[in-house]
Amino acid sequence: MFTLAEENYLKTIYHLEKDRNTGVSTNSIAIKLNMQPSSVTDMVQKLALKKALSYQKYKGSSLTKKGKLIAASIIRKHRLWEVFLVEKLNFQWDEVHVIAEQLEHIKSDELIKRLDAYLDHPDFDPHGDPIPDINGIIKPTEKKLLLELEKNQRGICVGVKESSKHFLQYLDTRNIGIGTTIKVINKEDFEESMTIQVGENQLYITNKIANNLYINTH
Amino acid sequence: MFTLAEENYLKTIYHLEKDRNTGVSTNSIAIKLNMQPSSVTDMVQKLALKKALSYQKYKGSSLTKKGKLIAASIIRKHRLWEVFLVEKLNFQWDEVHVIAEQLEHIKSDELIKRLDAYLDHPDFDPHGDPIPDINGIIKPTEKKLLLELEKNQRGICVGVKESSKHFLQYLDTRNIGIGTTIKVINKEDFEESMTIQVGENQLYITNKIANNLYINTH
DNA sequence: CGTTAAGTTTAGCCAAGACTAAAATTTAAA
DNA sequence: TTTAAATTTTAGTCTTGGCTAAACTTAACG
Repeated sequence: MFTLAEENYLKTIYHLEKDRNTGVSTNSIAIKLNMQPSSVTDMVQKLALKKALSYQKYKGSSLTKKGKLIAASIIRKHRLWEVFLVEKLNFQWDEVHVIAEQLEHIKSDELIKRLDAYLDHPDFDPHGDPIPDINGIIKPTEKKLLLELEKNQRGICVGVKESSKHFLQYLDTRNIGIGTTIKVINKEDFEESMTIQVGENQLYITNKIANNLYINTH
Repeated sequence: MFTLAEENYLKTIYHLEKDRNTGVSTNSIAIKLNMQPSSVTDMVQKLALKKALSYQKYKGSSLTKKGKLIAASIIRKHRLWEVFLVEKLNFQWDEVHVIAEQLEHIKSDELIKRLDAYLDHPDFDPHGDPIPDINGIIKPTEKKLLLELEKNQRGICVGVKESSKHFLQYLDTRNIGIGTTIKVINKEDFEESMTIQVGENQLYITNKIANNLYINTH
């Protein structure tokens, strides 16, 4: 069994490992968790003993199959609870993350099984992130960054890369959400900003925004 | 702010204080929490410093207004989650306690506010126990033990005194639940056992059962 | 290719919350 | 009312999961 602290480490390492495909550095974990590197060293050594990750001094950490499964199950729980909070309790999508960070540690397989069924087996959370299945498998989805679309291409917003409260609220005020159809009207290649069509309105967005919206062009 | 361990102490002391109206003994807390008395002494001294209870060496502990409010809010959360688990996720009433013991510590006033509304502001949990309101107030209800009913009296089952898994499962197999109408057919005053009518069937029950069922005779 | 900077680990410390063993107090019994 | 038993507290220890400071590796630059 894993403690709350251990679960948080595993989840963090899982997310870090997804991007870079090398071992995850002690420092990067420390930064994500807002902790001192020395604390991280202690914990990854402990997790290595528990066979949740492999670790070599000065070489970073990498989750084992076991560690990945645990991390994926926590992420599964997190995202299912987020769906519950938004769909059933009518929270806004920018309010649910903090609460889900607590709920994800509730231990009951039966609870999650029933919650999943109650929510009708959702595939994505309210931010468009995929929900791992019970075996930790995430269905691969074809999605591009809005940035990558060409002039006159259109697609449906299926997710956000960064889900900070500020960014989500920015999107809300512009009426952009999961499922919104977006069309590229014009692209300034130099600075990578663009003008897009959202519903009736045309909207100028910076490269920072375009770089954080996932679009499915099918 | 109170830690998980502190919250569990406050909840336990609240329940103990409800019955006996003297200060709660260190030993009784230790027994309820399955801990050593010395651990309890440490903690109640800490809780006294935090003004959640008043404590005098060798004299036991008694919750302050502040302590009572916190305890009641945890019990409120516990019971609301139990309603959720039974009503929405279709758990049996004997399966929900352990899960609710975890959920009761999730910290978010907004979450509980919305959960309460989502469940349509229930007054009782699935075992018939009253749900404290947001100010920690529990509506007084008139209910008797089945044991206290006379021959030919009838009433509605509104709760159970003890809610062990075994007892709840016993009731399930006899089709007795919250809302069930029960009529006393015969009473053996000597041993305090009785024959009762439940739906179509007559049923012989021991004094142990009759002493653990709450009935509203109106 | 050596020196310095950045990253990492070790060693030692701390608080929370549990424990055991022993001392102190209260209660109950003789 | 004195003594024995039960309860409670104190003192000291342990584990978890943090921390700082110092030592050690690795990487990177001139």
